[in-house]
Amino acid sequence: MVSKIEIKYIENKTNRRVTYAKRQSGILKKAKELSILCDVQVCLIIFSDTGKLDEYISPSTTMKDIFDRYEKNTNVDLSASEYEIANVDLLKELIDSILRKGIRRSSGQEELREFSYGQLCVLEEDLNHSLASVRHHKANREDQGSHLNPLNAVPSQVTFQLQSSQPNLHDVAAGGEYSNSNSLV
Amino acid sequence: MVSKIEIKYIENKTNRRVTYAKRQSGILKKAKELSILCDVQVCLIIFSDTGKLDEYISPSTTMKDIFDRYEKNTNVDLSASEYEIANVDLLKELIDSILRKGIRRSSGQEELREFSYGQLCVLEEDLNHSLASVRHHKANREDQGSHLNPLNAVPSQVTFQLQSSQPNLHDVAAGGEYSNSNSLV
DNA sequence: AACTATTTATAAGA
DNA sequence: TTCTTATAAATAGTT
Repeated sequence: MVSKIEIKYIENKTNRRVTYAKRQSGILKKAKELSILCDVQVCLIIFSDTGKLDEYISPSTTMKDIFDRYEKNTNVDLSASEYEIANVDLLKELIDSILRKGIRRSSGQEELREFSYGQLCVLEEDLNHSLASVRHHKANREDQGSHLNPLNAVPSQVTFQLQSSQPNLHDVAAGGEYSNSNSLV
Repeated sequence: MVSKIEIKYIENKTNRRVTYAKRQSGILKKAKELSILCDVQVCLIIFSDTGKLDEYISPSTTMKDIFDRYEKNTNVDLSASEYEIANVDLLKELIDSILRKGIRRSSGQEELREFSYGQLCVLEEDLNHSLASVRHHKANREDQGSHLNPLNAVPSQVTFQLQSSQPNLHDVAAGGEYSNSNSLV
């Protein structure tokens, strides 16, 4: 009644589904047993052809721990996930939105979306200055040794200041004299 | 000769190692068979108690794909390390700060803001990103010619200034007022 | 979904 | 360790 089957794709959909159901439960059981018997961390993830996710993970750990350990063991960088990229994009959108609002508020113009080439040059220069400034501050912090634990570092006094607008950017930039305004991008 | 064993931790080290070796190869084989028979994506990761990593992954996919799909299916964020989560929080704080400052700008009120070393790191990173972004746009604009939108897009500056109460750190800040260098935050 | 004849996995002994 | 082998467990085909 039972024949030895060849390990190859099961074309028949019904048979394949039945086999999947049986073997899926079998391997999940095996994973669980192995984890208990030998006290090892097991992570088993299966995406069935219907897109369903079946998984087993040792109760002593978390999926995040498994992935972190996996990264450390293999030097494979898994961190740049679509999810994370989406998060970064969202933050960028937010910053863009803030910027646009700021621009509208100070210029009175609606729906400004584009910077001219000259304006971009100015922005680039501003960013360079800002970067230098931040690095300067960072360097000073490092002198104080607080870089050992960056997120708990002793804050120093830094003014975060939003100033009102300068004259038209393109005017200033066009004049080549633009050297004293700060622009947020 | 063979007894049914209870599924519980095997105290005896030798027995445990032998059992691990046998069952590890067994479950890896099962994973492979399941993957082939049913054409499903399987990811099996085992960290043995010696710290060794045993794994199987379906040839039709990659660990990163599995990782991404898992995140999408479960809404569990695996990519963010504690540090990255902290960074995202800092970015959110910064955005909040920008918004608050933007609101207060018109009243001319300026509020001292403290930045930790970690926050400065985030700023630096963001500025680098912004700089890259601006340069990217500049490059595109060069392709199209710089005259494309010179006059009707006239954003004025949403101006941020990074100051420090420590006079030596920053010439601009030393004046207490906005002067000749551009600092973007 | 339940059954059962086989194959497969594996625990314990050599 | 590795090999053997008796037995337990998994499962393919059937109902």
